[in-house]
Amino acid sequence: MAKKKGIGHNSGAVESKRLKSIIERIERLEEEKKSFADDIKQVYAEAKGAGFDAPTIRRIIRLRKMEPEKIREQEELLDLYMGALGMLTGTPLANAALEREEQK
Amino acid sequence: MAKKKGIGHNSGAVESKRLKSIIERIERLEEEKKSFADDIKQVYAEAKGAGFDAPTIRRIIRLRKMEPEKIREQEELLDLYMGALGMLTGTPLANAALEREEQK
Amino acid sequence: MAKKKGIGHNSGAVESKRLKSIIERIERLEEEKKSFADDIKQVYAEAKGAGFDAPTIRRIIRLRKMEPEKIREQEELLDLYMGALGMLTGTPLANAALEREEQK
Amino acid sequence: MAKKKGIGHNSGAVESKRLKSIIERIERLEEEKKSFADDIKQVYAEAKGAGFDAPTIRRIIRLRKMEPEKIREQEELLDLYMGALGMLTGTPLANAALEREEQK
DNA sequence: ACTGAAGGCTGCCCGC
DNA sequence: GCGGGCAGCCTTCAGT
Repeated sequence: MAKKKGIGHNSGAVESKRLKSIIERIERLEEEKKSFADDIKQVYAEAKGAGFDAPTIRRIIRLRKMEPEKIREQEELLDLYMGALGMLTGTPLANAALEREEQK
Repeated sequence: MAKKKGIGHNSGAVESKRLKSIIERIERLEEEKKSFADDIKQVYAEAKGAGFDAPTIRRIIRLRKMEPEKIREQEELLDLYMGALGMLTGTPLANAALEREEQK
Repeated sequence: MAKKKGIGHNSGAVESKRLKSIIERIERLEEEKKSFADDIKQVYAEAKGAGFDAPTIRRIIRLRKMEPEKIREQEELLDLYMGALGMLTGTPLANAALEREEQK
Repeated sequence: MAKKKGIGHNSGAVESKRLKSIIERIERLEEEKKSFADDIKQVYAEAKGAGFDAPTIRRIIRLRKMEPEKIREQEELLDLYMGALGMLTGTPLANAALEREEQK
């Protein structure tokens, strides 16, 4: 049977209460969530005011969430593909990669 | 002068502390935010389990955030354009709109 | 066996060509895609210039992509839930819905 | 004066044609756009079949779209901030950065 | 079938 | 005040 998505008759009042509760809980939680989102935004604003670069901060936070092993793998794959494409010349990243290869 | 985004020499330690503080605060706040996001997801799951349709719930929450006047305007524009396109036939929304027009 | 994602030794040149081809093809296709995206944006700009409301146009396009039956279902669910929440009063949508209910 | 978004009386037919044209043009363009999106997806599938890592390919394409100078700046800032946070130890990226610093 | 990522769209914010 | 760029939300798709 297909999932009922309507509200069965005779149980209207009950279901209605349930729905109301669900919606109000979500709204409450979204408010809280938004509050933290606003706080975060504020910290970024402060960072910017102090002369820091927001995109870089975001990137660091992303990196800190990842396992070091994962990061390493990704960088290696990137270097490998970049090398295959002849894109490893002149950039710091490139040079570092070239050096690494030489050591192997 | 271009905005400094680097970290001035001789103030390394100070700036470093500041940066560290900023990043840790953001991480803390993001954790909190995620916690609420997870809660929200859970409520949607509960709603689904109870037979409610999540997309419709989302839509209702969106509508409740909007001013009634805004909603009305949007529905009217939609009806107007639909009418101009000859798309107002057979649907409940359409019929209701046609009736409204007649009364004017 | 784990998926190899590196490039096997001794086949470097071949794989390299293959990778290069893949990337260039994607880039070419993305250019084309972007070109159409830009065109679309331009038409919306023109629409706006002619006094039309872009969000409503988007909504109509979305609706035209959907099967009428799907649309009807969604509207019904919305009405049903709104009714359960006591939100069906005073809005055109609401009134139309109420009328529909009465006819059943 | 507020922007008219409705359709002026007495010009209904004309405006209607215009709206219809706009919508149909957008729909046509979106079809084309989707067609290229599908092609792109297919190339990624082929790449995967050949053993390449899609996320890395995406990353390379992103990098190739950016100006080299921009990339360099970003990497430098990242290294700088990472250094300030004491996160530059053990990773290839880190080591390369440390070496660079020493040379200055 | 569901969960997690990628892309597209929308609303916001900054800079012009 | 407007347009462009950026972040969040939502939807779709691949993976399990």
